[in-house]
Amino acid sequence: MRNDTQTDDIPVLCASCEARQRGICAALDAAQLIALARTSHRHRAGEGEELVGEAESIESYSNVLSGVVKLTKTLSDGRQQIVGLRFASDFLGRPFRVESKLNAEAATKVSLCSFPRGAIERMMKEQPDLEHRLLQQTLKELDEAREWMVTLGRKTAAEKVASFLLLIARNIDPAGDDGRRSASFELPLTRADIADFLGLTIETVSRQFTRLRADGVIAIENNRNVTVPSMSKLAARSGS
Amino acid sequence: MRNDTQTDDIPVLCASCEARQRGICAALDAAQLIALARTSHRHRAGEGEELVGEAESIESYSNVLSGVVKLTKTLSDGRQQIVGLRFASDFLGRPFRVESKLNAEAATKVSLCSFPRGAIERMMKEQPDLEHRLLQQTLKELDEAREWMVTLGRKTAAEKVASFLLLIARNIDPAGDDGRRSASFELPLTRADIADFLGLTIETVSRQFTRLRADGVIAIENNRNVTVPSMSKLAARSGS
DNA sequence: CGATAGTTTGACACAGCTCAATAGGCGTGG
DNA sequence: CCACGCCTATTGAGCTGTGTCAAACTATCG
Repeated sequence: MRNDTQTDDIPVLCASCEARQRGICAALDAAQLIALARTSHRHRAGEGEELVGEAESIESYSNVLSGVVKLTKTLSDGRQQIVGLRFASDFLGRPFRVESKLNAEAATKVSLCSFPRGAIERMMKEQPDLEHRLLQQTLKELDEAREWMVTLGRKTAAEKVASFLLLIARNIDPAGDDGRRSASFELPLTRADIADFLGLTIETVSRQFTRLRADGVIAIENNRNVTVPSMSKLAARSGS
Repeated sequence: MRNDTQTDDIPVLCASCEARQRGICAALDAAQLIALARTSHRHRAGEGEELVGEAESIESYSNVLSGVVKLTKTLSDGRQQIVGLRFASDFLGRPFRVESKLNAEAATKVSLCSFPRGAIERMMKEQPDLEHRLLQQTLKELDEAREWMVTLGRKTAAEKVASFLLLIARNIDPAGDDGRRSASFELPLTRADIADFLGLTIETVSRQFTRLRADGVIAIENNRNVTVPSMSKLAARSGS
């Protein structure tokens, strides 16, 4: 059982798949990939579509292939908080738990590769590397969650919005790993979503955008297309 | 390689250890426990003592045996946020990373059982169950972090303080798994710590305590000893 | 019993919220 | 292609919860 990351002998679908490169499927060898591909299927979801309901039983896991998925939690009186965003190649699902305690919803058009719960858990037993990969991803999520806790608990509205733009720029901008001076991307979230992510109101988010624009830190076209001429200028506003 | 959780043949130190029951050591068999115990050592730390520095290299992992450890992150201008608390039997450390991105500090007097980085990682390879256990613990931490993100982002000061008291009551109160009507415990954190955990100021925390006391939801003696006559009354104030 | 660190309380300021009105984008149908 | 209506975003005015600053109080420990 070698662990080749070559492209020969693997399912056609997987060959060009980001999850195969950077996601959990990178832990699988050709034979396992073929086995998994048999039970998996690709599908799409539109903006606002619910993927996993709160307190719903989890029957399948997915890889996000494109688009952005938001993970939300809701208080009994309706207040909502986005507790995480999943981008291309990210894994979606809460292993070893029948109940989901959060809601997963497509923030944009999304394409997914889903497989039944059992398939992954079976494969995990015969390929410890897969569990290792899952642990890595979970640790990454935990790091991100803690980073965001600082943003939620200790940053000002202005810093929150800047931090958000940085996060998106780093995850969405087509140009690969950063170090770039400028960036340009389409916002995957509405103002309401951004507010729920930052623990603010729509109005406050909007005002901060306006200010960033007035100060020349960002430019916005059609409410969604953001250009950041200088990433470091933006970073300087993020508190950190 | 059986996975016995019996008490025979295991190191004396481990026999009565909470980590053996509920922590990661539960994944180890007698032989492994003996091997690990050879390189591990128990030690104590006083209130306020730094256990792992931010951006410090990680040379060892620990189990918390008693007391409370706070995990903090600090912004460049000194603003601080507590991103997690570790209680008895919790694992302390960030696997597979040389650098820690957070600071671990004893909130109370603490006793720990520490082992060198290498020992665990070696054992993880020969005992997949250990990695599984670690994944479980990490997932639990992630769930808690996300729960807290809602608290930080969407709850009022009053709800935050109530949520905090609930969290402590559930983790500290000697009486085991809850369902209890009342609780009584010693606060492991100072007002300043509580403020850093809740994203508030000391003064606001204090005012909320005063109000809870005035309303008979809690009683406080000597600033630290809290009694909650009715847990459900407290829960009703936590927002959730 | 005084010193020190932690906590409470008070008065006031301000960041961010609420409510309300306006403006802009976009799809539909004439 | 324009006109309409809907939905989202922006802007404004005023309010309020939480932060700030300062002073008084209280435990704890030498």
